[in-house]
Amino acid sequence: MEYNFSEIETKWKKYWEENQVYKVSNNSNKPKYYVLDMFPYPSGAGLHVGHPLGYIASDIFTRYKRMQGHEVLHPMGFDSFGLPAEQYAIQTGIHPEKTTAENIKRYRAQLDNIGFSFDWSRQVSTCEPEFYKWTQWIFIELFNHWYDQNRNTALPISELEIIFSREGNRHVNAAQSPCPSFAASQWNSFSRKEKSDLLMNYRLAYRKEAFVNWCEALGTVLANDEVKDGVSERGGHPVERRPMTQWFLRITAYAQRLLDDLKDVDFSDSMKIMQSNWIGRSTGAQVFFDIDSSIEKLEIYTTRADTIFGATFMVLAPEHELVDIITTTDQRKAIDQYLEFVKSRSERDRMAEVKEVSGAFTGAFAINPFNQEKIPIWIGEYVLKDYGTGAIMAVPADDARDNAFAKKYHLPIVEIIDKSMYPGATIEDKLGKMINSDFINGMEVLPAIDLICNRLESMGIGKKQINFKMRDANFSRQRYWGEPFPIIYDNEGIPYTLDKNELPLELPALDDFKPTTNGKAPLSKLESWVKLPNGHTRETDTMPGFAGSSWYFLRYMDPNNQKEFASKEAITYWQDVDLYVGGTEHAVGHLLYSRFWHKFLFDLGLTVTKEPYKRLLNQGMIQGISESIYLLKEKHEGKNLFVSKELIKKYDEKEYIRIAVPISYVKDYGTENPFLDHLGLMDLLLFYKEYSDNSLFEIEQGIKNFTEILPNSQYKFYTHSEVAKMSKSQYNVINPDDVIEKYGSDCFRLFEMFLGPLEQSKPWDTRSIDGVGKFVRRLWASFYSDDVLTISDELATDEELKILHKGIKKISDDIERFSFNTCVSQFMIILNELKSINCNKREILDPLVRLIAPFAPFLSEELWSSLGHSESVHKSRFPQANEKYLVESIFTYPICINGKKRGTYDFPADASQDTLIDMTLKLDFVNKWLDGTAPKKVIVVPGKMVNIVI
RNA sequence: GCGGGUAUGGCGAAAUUGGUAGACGCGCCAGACUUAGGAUCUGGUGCCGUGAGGCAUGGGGGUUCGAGUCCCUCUAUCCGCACCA
Repeated sequence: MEYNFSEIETKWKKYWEENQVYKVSNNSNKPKYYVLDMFPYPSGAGLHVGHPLGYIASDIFTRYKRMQGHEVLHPMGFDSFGLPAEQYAIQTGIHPEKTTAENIKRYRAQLDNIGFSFDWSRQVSTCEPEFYKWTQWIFIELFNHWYDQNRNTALPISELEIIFSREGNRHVNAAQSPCPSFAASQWNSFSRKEKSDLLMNYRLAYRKEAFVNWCEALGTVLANDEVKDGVSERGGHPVERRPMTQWFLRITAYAQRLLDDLKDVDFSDSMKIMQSNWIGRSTGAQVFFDIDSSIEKLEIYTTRADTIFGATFMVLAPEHELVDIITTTDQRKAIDQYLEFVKSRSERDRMAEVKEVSGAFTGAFAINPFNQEKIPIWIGEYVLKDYGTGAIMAVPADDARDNAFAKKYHLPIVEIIDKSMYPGATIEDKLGKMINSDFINGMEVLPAIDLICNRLESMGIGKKQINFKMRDANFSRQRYWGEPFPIIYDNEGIPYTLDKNELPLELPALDDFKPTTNGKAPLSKLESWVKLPNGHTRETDTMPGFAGSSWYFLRYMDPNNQKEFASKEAITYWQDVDLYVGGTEHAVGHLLYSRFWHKFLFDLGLTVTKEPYKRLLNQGMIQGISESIYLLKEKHEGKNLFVSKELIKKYDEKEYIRIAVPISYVKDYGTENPFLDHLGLMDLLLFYKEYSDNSLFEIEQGIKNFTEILPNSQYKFYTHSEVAKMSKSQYNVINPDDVIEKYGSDCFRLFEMFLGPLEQSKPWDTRSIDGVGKFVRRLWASFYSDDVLTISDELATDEELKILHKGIKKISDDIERFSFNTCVSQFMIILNELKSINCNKREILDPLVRLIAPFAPFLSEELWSSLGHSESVHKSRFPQANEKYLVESIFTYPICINGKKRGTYDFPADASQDTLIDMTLKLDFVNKWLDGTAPKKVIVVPGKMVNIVI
């Protein structure tokens, strides 16, 4: 019987399904383990070979853990709400609900094809009401809680109201928006509306007007991390700043904990660094300056209070509230002009011109509290409204941007730190002696900062302060395809939440789901839904894509629970994710948000661990090879002229463009000299119909017309080859289904792992898949030859057992450290060794099949049943290495003289160091080298080498 | 600009704590069986040299009996952040 993988795969897929082999129990007495994949967006493009890389790795680990006796939760679901799904729907004109359902079906089929051990009875999909019911539920909880910074936990808003009614807000230390202070008596006399507005400043889900990233083309606002270089991450549309009233989540309340608890999780260093940079904690001081012409105070934030004597001017963000108040009549015109200029510039312009500074003088002066000097107050784009206090004291001597500003507007520069003692030190090093700085002259920077802060504090005009770069998360989208907010506004416009038993608030059917251009959400078009009989109105924004993904891993624990998002028992059993596998692209978005939600739920006693993920593994990207050809922009004798790769150097870069070519047309693609021959060119012309009739090709032999480039001729048209992302537009997408059809799922899985280390990015090249293909066939051939099962029941020899057990040891070690590529190599080595001694003994093959089962689930299942077992191999035990067979009786020691290898010799493995030295010195070739001189030292590294120093 | 990673044959890559560098696979070369093979099997394959031998882990330097591995430095390349006061 030939190895017929498609028959085998169909058979076992059916068996797994019927016998619920991968069903996971919540009531197991086995130790738990939770392996989670980042669930995919079911986009219309389907999966390419890069997507399953992480899934295969996690599946191997899951199967391995199960075979070691753990109850392993390994679920899969779909992140089906949000922009990508809606964009696809808009492009195709079909309702997102329909396309999403279709895409999920397709993804599911593709995933099933690869033989994963997901417990599909636990599938979640974020766009299903049964799921988003709980997303809305958590949102209501966020709305109904505030964050107490004294007790460092979220507490119910109702408790805050009691505090307010008893003592006002003066003693409340909350994570909050700026808010005037009030006494209990005032609170009690406030109207409902006033109370509601004040409480908004404390809620963890709150509404405020803010400058947001508005994307006209997408018709929605975007979170900061959905914007890259001033354009939307998806689609690359321009994004501008616009003030709008939006929902926000107060993630900043958890900033410190999100930072601190990084030390408890096993993420890569770069991942932790990325997160802490994003959180961006800095310690500094808040300082109040008097203003000469106004009773207002100027509040600034600085990390370098010591440099106050070098502050020769102040800069406010253009949007700062004080700008209007302090601007003098003389300067009014200049300021207005500048504000106009700022307004005209998009976020993109601002980002593009980081090096360029600009600003205008308000005419007002601040007073240095220590020496009463007058410091001019400017405004400038380089100071950000949202960071710190939106105002700085500028120290041109030590800050590059302040320096550029000072030079441009001819403002004085006063040196205040003598760094001559520390050559090469930068300002960040905080080294040097203070000069020109009054009472801190001669002090080192660090104590100077302390002293100034203390003085400011005792003068009552400043205090130490910690700042975070991270902003609260914008949670509103003017979009259709998302979770509706469970929020209603009453006649006074006061928002209140739906009752929890009214959830889910289902997304109403809407035919015209396209975004509007007036800043209102598509749902606003549905008046019958928006307006309630009592005159109240619903919130029409929807939640962003990261809402559902912020907590989905908890739902898998108990996905069909109607009463809670997951039962206490389920959460107590599963606790947290032991291993989370996914790409680095979610470093700061999803991972921070979900850590935040998890911590919030922890504060409410609804989760049992501080962190959701114990360990994070980032798989690399699989890139494609992209082949392209050059086309001159200008026609040659009225025809398109394509130019072979090396001849393009004759032309200027502006004269030609590059066109992607499907790699299947290219011979030797991905090598140094990929080319199109007669057939390839023919395919190409058929593919690009617009070029077919009138194209010329410039090759080494001159300009030829297509018919002149004959079959089997020497004429080669070279293409340009590079490694690029797999994408439709590059025609280099490889669909796993095609690979599986040709080579089988087991082979595909083995090959994906064999490609290289999991964390690394690597290009896909199907051609080298033959290696693992051969291995799979050879493994099959050690069971079956000419249709006959040829297994021997003879007892295995020590030599055979040694091969097996060394392999088991190596493979289990490698799985533990996620080195799956070396596992596959090891399988090949074991098989080669067994082949060379013609071993087909049951005693060896039985554990070998179990060893390979996590990697090749179908083949191993088939071979396992060939060995006469009736239960699934995936329910069997992973083999354990027997130490007895790992011990070598003889070691071949390299023998070195002064570190240079001069020969080898076999010594008994149990020889002592002294015996080894003794034996070494008696060897003929050693004596020849020693030539009568006594060695200074003999170094023996047991099991490694012997080195003689002379 | 700041932060982090990576650099090993023609290619993908091994080398767990410093201990015979290049396992395993692709490709290539030779051979066997074949009417034939893009099937299968066997052997070879880092570079220089007929040879003994020498040289090799991006470049330079250091520590060590011994460095791909540790330290310093330079270069290339990829990723992340980017007016954060």
